[in-house]
Amino acid sequence: MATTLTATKLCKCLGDDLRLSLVCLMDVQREICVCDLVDALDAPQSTISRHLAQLRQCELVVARRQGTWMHYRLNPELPEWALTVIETLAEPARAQLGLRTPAPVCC
Amino acid sequence: MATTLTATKLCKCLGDDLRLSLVCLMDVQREICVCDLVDALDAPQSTISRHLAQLRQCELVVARRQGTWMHYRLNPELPEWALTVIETLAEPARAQLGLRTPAPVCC
DNA sequence: CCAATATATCCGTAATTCCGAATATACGAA
DNA sequence: TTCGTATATTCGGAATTACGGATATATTGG
Repeated sequence: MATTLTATKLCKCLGDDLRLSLVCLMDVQREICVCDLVDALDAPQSTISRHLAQLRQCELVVARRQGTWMHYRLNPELPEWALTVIETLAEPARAQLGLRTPAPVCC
Repeated sequence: MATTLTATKLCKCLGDDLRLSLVCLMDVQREICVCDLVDALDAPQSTISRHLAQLRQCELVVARRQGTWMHYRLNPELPEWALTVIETLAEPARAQLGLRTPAPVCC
């Protein structure tokens, strides 16, 4: 059930520490797989997966399966404005959330 | 209790149709008073006021009293990135929310 | 001081969102 | 087929947020 991305929806997605972290990580790494995300954010796998599902449903991110792994990245067809918002938030978010760019562990 | 504006907090504020509308209206009109906001968004006054309080507490907006009226506007000391986000969202938000620039009624 | 207007806050309730353990599913390898 | 790994989904309960009528507060004018 793909719904259009609205400004409100985008903000709702980004208005949560965990989801914002996910999006930030995907913004630096072009692609990142779930295990790395779980590892980087150390939250239970089910929690990460649930939030990823939400981001997917808002069409903020897309997933690519490679064997057992799922690789996530920002939706390349994101509207201009959405991408601008994400890029603008990336830095302050990184600072706020204490994100260090994680070295790819698996894959 | 003034707290610092974080990326997450900004997004939480903007992740609600009514609050996003309020912010958009303040983005075009330099200043706008509560009665105009109530009028433009037709929601109960208590609802508008509650959301305004939330925006104030996040330091997204500031209020100036003039007699019985309260004039709201975007906090002029907003960090660069926050302002950029707001300006970037303004157009798509306006479209999404069906906001027409309201003619000042009172004041 | 009193009335009227504009706005803010309270408060009980409804709605939404979030959590994480448990479970299900998908895939590759043996 | 069966096992092991990676990921997704389910589900019940906790926590947060939203709502709006009622009420409180602030200010101006008389």
